[in-house]
Amino acid sequence: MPNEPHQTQPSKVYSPREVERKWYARWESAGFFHASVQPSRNPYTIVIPPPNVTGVLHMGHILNTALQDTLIRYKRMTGFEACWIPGTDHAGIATQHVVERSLAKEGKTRHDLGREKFVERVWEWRRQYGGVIVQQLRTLGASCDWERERFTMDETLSAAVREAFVRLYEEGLIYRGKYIVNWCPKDHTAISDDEVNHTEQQGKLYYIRYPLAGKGGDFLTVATTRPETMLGDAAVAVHPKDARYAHLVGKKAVLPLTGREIPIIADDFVDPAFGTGMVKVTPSHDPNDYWIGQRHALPQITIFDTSARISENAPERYRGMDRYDARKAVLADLEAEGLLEKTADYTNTIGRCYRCDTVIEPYLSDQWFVRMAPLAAPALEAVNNGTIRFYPDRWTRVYEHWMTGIRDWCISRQLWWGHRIPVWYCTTSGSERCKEPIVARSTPLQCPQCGGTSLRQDDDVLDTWFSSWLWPFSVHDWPMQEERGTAADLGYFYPTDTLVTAPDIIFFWVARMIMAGLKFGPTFTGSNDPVRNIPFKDVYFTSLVRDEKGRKMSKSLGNSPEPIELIDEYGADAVRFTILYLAPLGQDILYAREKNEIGRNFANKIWNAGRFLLANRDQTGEAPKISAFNTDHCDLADRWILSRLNTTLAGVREAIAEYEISRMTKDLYDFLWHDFCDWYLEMIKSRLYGDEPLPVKQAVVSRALDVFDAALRLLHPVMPFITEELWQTIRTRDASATIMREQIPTPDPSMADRNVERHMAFVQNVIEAVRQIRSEMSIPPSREISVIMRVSVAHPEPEVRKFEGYFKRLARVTSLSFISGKGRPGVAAGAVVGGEEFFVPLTGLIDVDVEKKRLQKEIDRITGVLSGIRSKLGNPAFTEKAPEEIVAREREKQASFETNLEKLSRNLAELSGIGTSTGHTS
RNA sequence: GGACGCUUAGCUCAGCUGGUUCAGAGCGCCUGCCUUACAAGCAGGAGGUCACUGGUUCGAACCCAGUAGCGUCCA
Repeated sequence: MPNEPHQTQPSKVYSPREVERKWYARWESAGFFHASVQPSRNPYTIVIPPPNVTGVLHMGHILNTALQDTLIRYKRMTGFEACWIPGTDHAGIATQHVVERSLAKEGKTRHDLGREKFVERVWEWRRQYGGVIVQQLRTLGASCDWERERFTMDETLSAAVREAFVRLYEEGLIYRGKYIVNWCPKDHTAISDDEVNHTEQQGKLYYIRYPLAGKGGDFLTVATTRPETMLGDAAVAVHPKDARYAHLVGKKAVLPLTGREIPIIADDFVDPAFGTGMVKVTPSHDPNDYWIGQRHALPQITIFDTSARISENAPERYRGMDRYDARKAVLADLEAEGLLEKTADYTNTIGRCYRCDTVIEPYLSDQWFVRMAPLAAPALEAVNNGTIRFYPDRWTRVYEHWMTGIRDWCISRQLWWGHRIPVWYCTTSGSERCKEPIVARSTPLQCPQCGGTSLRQDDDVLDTWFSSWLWPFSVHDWPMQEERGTAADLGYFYPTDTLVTAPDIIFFWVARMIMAGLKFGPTFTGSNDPVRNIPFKDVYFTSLVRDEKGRKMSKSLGNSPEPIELIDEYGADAVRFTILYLAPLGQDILYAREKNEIGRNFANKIWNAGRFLLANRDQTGEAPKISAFNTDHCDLADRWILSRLNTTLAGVREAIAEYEISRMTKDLYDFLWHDFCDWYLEMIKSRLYGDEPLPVKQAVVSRALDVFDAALRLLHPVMPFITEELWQTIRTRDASATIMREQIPTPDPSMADRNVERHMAFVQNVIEAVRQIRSEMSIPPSREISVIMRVSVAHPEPEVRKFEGYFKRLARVTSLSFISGKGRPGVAAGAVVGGEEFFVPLTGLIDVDVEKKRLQKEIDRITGVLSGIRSKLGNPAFTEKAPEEIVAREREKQASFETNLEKLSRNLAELSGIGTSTGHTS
């Protein structure tokens, strides 16, 4: 079979695998994902939060990608030039780890290779494995503009990093200095404050005695959680107002184990209530002590090396010990000298490296920083004044809180993989004027001061986020947009419209992108207006995906389903639908793989609706189309489904505008499953399978296809594959046609019809009441029943006759007849719907006692509701204060319930007259 | 310690601006059905003091205050 086999009969069960593979390949090769500058259309742009190049798809990506793709596809189908720019992030530490691990298998370290060779090796790794995650995004159906794919280490994106660095440096917003930073002793690099995870742990508080200098036997006691750092102590501090110790200030203590004399100082920072009210001060190994040290000009004694082992600045006996061994040794020695006064339990928080979970060490070292306050001010303003909006809104306050207390950003990392800091030092001469670092966009050839050619580049690389924060415009090649010919794209697609991301990177990334947009935007927008320069207008903060026990999904717990397996088992459409259905805006979602049955079953339902329509189309044919919706030979069901479709169109539009994607999926689900399949398709069967003339049947089929067609388009953004497959199948399309480039219909008020909806409700209620009688009376479906209705002014006989076919098919009623006056048709079950009384006569079948109980139950229910209404209306406060419409509505309700009650009671009384032993179930 | 969020049926969640036969859906459970699109389905049913306490209001699942439990972020 060289060609695709002609599908004669689609299978009963939808199998997504081939359908999905087929359509994605066609879409991509046809260039349907590509967007370009279209002056006649408004752009709608999203930049993907670039996943780590080492990453594999996890549940967070599934949610995030499903959301972005839904937005992009919806916008693409509603008149926008929708552009979704994909890419990956070079992920400094993570990627370096991965490659180091692979080296380790060869028994090598990166130092064996040297920096240059190692970086080559990383690139090699990236070429080989770096495409995994973007392939996985394709599997999910992501309609990214792959022609625009970027990598944060690409040449232009690297140029962006240097440009940003140089500009900030020249403005004095980047500086280098020796400060306490968060040091990861395993990765041998500084990390920023945000990259530290704080966790509580059960620790100890040690009370240590420091002898006073000169005085035999006198000592003071300090309390600390980290006794080993005492080797680097530079002082003991007390609070200036602490009367207990005032006499000691200015004296000296002898630091045990080292014999060094250290001063006793007074500083506001000391909490007199903590421990003894005396603290040891270690400027090199504690951020607070660092600042005390600055204030009192204390020496900085660094007693750890970069692996957190005791260095040569400590007494010889401890050198080379790691920090935990050193703690034991120090404690043992203090104990031996009788200087360990006591030990108490103490809960404290420790910071861990977000990458490797190693306990971080506050460490004094030379690092590069970005001055944040000047950048933060306008970025805060843009969010506070609504130029940028957060969804859900409450994140605004979190953002505000952080931005107002923001600290400078440590951007240097002691890694090999990343953007090398564009700073060089002259090594030609040691002269004073050559000490200034040379900061340049491209590698300088000589020292601008002395002209010497011996230059050394700074060893450090930049924090990965230092490239990520430029992403919304670096993807358009800033600052090289002119030479790359992408200036028009940058002008058209920037600012982006929506950013979809997880709230845990609000500080790492979201806030910094806003700063970068406002800072660098003027260089390419030519405007100082924040509205032009912000990187995005809306930020959607996604849910956190948890397991069914509410735990965060994580690799170490192994509680996350493998997304690719999920897609394989359930289909991408089902996985997408399910997660969107489960993810309300701003709430975490509890996820378990079986939940994907929601999406799978829904896909299957739609599939079978399609099969049904297809079979009828082939059998009956279709009436020629005259407008968007065929309106020939319309009856109640037709007008109703059009009205419902219109409501759904409006609901989806509204939901998506508010980013309530979960509500959108629920609207679609309810419309397609319940309105369309359960009611509408069932109802048109009575005409399709009846004696209607062919043109009527053809009009019915044609209209049903119109509605289905519209519903498929509306559903396409959520379930792209199955909707394309069905859309292509239900009607003949051009070879180049695709649902993803079709338009979603706009809501049309002329389609809405309250009257029709009311009539339909009556029909539905009658059908449900009959079904209920059937079920409660245990009348099998095979058993024929008839319905006798008491006609009234509200629903005269000819009116109700029109619905006869529906009653017959949907409630399996064989005959419908009418009575007037007060009589009743002997032994019969009865019900009242919308004030209308009807009976199901079942002489010989019905158990009168059962029916009496059934009636009584309904009477009790209505009596209850009525008494509520009556007491409401009997309350003058209500009738006086409540709005008139509400009161009128209550009166209507009262009247209608009273008639119902009256009819049911009479029915019950008459039934009792007939006696209790008449009927038996046959 | 501070900020924010959540608590509705056995489970997962809807419930918009306080008022519609307001207490809903899906799953699970019970009953009956292979009714010519679908058993991954159809029809019917049981099941909830809307966390607790108080307040505002003619009227509260919904607004306010407090309490408890859970969760997240920050210090």
